[in-house]
Amino acid sequence: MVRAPFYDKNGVKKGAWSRDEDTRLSDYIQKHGHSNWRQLPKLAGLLRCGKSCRLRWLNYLKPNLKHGNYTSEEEEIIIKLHYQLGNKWSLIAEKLPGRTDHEIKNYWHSYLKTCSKSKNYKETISELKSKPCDTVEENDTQHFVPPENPISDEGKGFHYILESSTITISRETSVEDNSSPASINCPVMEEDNVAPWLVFESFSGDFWTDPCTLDDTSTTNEISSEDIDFLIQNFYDGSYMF
DNA sequence: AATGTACGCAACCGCGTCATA
DNA sequence: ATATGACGCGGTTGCGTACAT
Repeated sequence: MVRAPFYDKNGVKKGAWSRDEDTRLSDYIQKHGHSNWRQLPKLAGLLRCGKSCRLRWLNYLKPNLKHGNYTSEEEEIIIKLHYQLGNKWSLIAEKLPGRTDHEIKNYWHSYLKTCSKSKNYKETISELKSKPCDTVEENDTQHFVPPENPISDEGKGFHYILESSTITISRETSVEDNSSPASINCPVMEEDNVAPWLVFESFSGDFWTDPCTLDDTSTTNEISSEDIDFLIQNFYDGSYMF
């Protein structure tokens, strides 16, 4: 299930941890703490890098960690927080005692696979496709689900990201910058891999997150409350989730 | 029973952020 | 103000197991 142990060219061990290594690491940290991860493996008598030790401790050896089955409450919290925060796994983990960002991230990726295959998901995608975003250039036309509470970008508009792509909705009515045109940028979405909602974040400018900016704009800032209700209803009615 | 495929867990990697010299 | 090192986070990958054919 895990990578087979091996040594890199510097003699640093990689791959699965043995029981003996776990014991050494736990014993050392419980006695001395972990004030310096870089020095820790040397001091603990491990042939690992500090990064690897840190990961092992935080995700598996640290006391009071929960592993395995998620309760329905935990699932609900994860879904809601992901909806609000995006892929901020560490922030989500803060709200789930005993769970780590790493585990939650894994859970979410599994969850995405499940929900992307669900009948309801596909029906919703189909519905979305019947509501094209008509200002987008051909080939770039895709559809999105606006979060219930999009984050305002200092009055300039709102940002949405579909996993690795960005949607920007600017408002002509912006107080600070009412000269900028309203625009919507609809990214390509791989519907089998990505949940069609979420994740707000400022535009970072690289290939994957570059929005396809549009000049024309008269229709772009009009996402009706009915649309939002429709989308949220379809994604949060619970019938497809678990 | 053998083989192929999908899933899930655990580890690694790259990069951003922060502290310090 | 800048350079450097350490840490932390998020994304990706490897591989064992479970399930399907």
